[in-house]
Amino acid sequence: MTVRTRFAPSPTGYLHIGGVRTALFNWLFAKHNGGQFILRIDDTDQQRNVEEALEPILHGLKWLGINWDEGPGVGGPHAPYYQSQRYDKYQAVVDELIAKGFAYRDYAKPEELQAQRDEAQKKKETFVYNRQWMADTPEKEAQFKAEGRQGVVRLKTPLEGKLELDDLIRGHVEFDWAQEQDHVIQRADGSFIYHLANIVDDHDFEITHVIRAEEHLSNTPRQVFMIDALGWERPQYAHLPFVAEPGSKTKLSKRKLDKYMKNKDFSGLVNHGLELAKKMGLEVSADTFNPVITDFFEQQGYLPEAIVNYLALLGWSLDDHTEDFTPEELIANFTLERVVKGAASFDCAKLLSFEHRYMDRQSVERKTELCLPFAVKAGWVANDDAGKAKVAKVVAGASERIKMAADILNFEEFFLADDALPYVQKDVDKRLKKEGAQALLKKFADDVLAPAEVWEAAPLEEAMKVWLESNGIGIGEIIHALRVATTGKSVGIGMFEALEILGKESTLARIEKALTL
RNA sequence: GCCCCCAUCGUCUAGUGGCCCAGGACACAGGAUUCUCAGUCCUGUUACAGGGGUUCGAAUCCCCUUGGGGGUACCA
Repeated sequence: MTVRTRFAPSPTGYLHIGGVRTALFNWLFAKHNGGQFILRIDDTDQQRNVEEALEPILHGLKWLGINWDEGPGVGGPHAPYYQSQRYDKYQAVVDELIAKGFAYRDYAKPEELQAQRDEAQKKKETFVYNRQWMADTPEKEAQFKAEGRQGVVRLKTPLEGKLELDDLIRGHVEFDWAQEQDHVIQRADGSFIYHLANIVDDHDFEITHVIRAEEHLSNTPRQVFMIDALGWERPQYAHLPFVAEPGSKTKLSKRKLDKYMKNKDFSGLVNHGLELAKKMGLEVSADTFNPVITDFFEQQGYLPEAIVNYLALLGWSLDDHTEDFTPEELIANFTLERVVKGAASFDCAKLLSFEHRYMDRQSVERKTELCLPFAVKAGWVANDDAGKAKVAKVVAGASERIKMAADILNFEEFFLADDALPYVQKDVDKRLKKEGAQALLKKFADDVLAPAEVWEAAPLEEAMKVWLESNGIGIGEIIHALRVATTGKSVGIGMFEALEILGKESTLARIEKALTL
C-alpha cells in the first residue's frame, strides 16, 4: 500500500512556522516511504477571497521545497481538494451515519444544554448528554419541529467501554467512551463540523498516515468512532509535539509578538530584519513580518534549506551528533520513531546559526546571485553583468559577514556615489576629528595612495607598511581615520579589500571630502 | 472539575537498567588571531522538576506531587 500523508491548512493569509513543521514531517514521512504528500484546503463557505488568502501558504511551501503530489495547482485523482467544494460528500456520510444508527438528529436548544452542563459542573460530575431531545422517531421529530426547535446531527457515541489506539509517536493510548460527548457533526444551518469533514476527506484521499499536532490527540476518539461506524479502515495516527514559544513551553502563537520581543534572540532577529526592510523600502507590518511567519525569512533572502534543516530538528533527531541535513538526507533518514514527545520551543538563535552556516558554504557566484536582487531593489546596481560584477566584488570582500542575502544592504558604502556617502557622526568625531588625524591622512594619501600604480589590496597594504615603517607610525594611528574617511563608518570589511573595491578615484575623492568634515 | 498527553543544560537534543558524578549543537563567558566588525581556533560555566518505591545498580521501570499542553463547543 502506498503511503499517503496530507497537510490541510486553512486559508489564513500566512504560513505559520509551526504549520510548516507539521507539513515538513508529513512530506518527509511520505517521501521516505516512497509515498505521496497531498495538500488539502480546509476552507469554509464563509471565507471570502480564499485564493488570495491561500496564495502566501502555497508560495511559502514551494519556497521551502515542500512540494505536493496532489492538491491546488497540481490537481489529482481525488479533486476537488477544497473542503468548501465537497459538501455533497459530507452530507452523504452524515445520512449514512444516521441510517446506520451511529448518529441522530437532535433538537436541544443551546441554552437547555448549557443549563445541564452547568448543573453537572455544580455537582462536579462529567457532563453526559441524556439525549432528551434526540429525535429517534418520526413522531418526536415532528413534535420538536412543531415546537420551533432547530435540529443538529449528533454522534451516538458509546456510553461505556474504551478506545485503544496505537499512536506512532505516543505509543499506546486509551480513552473512556463515557468521557466522550455526543459531538455535533452537522450544525443547524446544515454546515459540517471539522471532524466529520476531516475523516471523509482522509478516507476519500486514501490517507494512510495522519501526522498532525498533538492538540488533535483528544479529538481522535470521535473521529475513530465515525471511521469504525462507516466500516472504513483507520489510518495510522502520529501526534506531533507542538512548537512552543521562544524560551518557554507554551504553544507558539502569532498573536503574542509583544511577549516574544522580550526574548533577546527573537527581538534581535526581528530588529535585524526591520533594518533590512527599511533599506529595501519595504512596508512591513508586525502581522506578517515576524519570525513566526515564513514570509519574514523569504523577504530577507534566507536560504530555504537552512530553515528546513532547522525545522526538521525541532522535534526530531537522527542521533547524538548529526545536525546538517540536505533535504535528500532528511528524506533518507526521517522516521517517526525518532520524533520526540515533548514540546520543542522555537529558538531564533539556533535558526540563525543554521542560516549562517548554510550561507558560508555557498560559493561567491551563488551568493552573488542571491544578493543581486536586493542590490537591484535598493537601486544601487542594474540587473546586468556590470551590476553583477560589482556585487560579486562586495560579496567576496564581505565573505562571512553576509549571513542572509539581504545583508548585502549593509554595504552601501560600495554602491553609493562619493558625495552621497553617509557618515556615522560618532565615528567621525572619534577617528577623524582626533588631533592630527586629518593631517596624517592627507600625508598618507599624497605619499602612498595618489602615486599608487597598481590598485589592489595586497600591494596597497605592502605600500602602507613600508610607509608606516619609514615614518615611525603605528598602523592604529592611521587606519581608523582612513576607514571612516572612505566608508563613512568604523566597521566593515578588510581595509585594503575595501579600497580595492572602491577604486583609486573614489578613495581619493572621499579622503579629500573627509578632510573638510 | 473531569479525561488525555508531556517533562534531561537558558534552548534543540543524545540517552530504552551498568559504557552517564550524563554526550553533541546553539547561546553565553574568558582567551588567542586581526586595522574595526564578522569569522576562526582554544578553554570554561550550566541539566536528569520534586518525593517515594522496584533493583546489587535508575536519567532510564512503577506510584504520587508539581509544572506545561490539549479536549470537554452548533472552533479548527
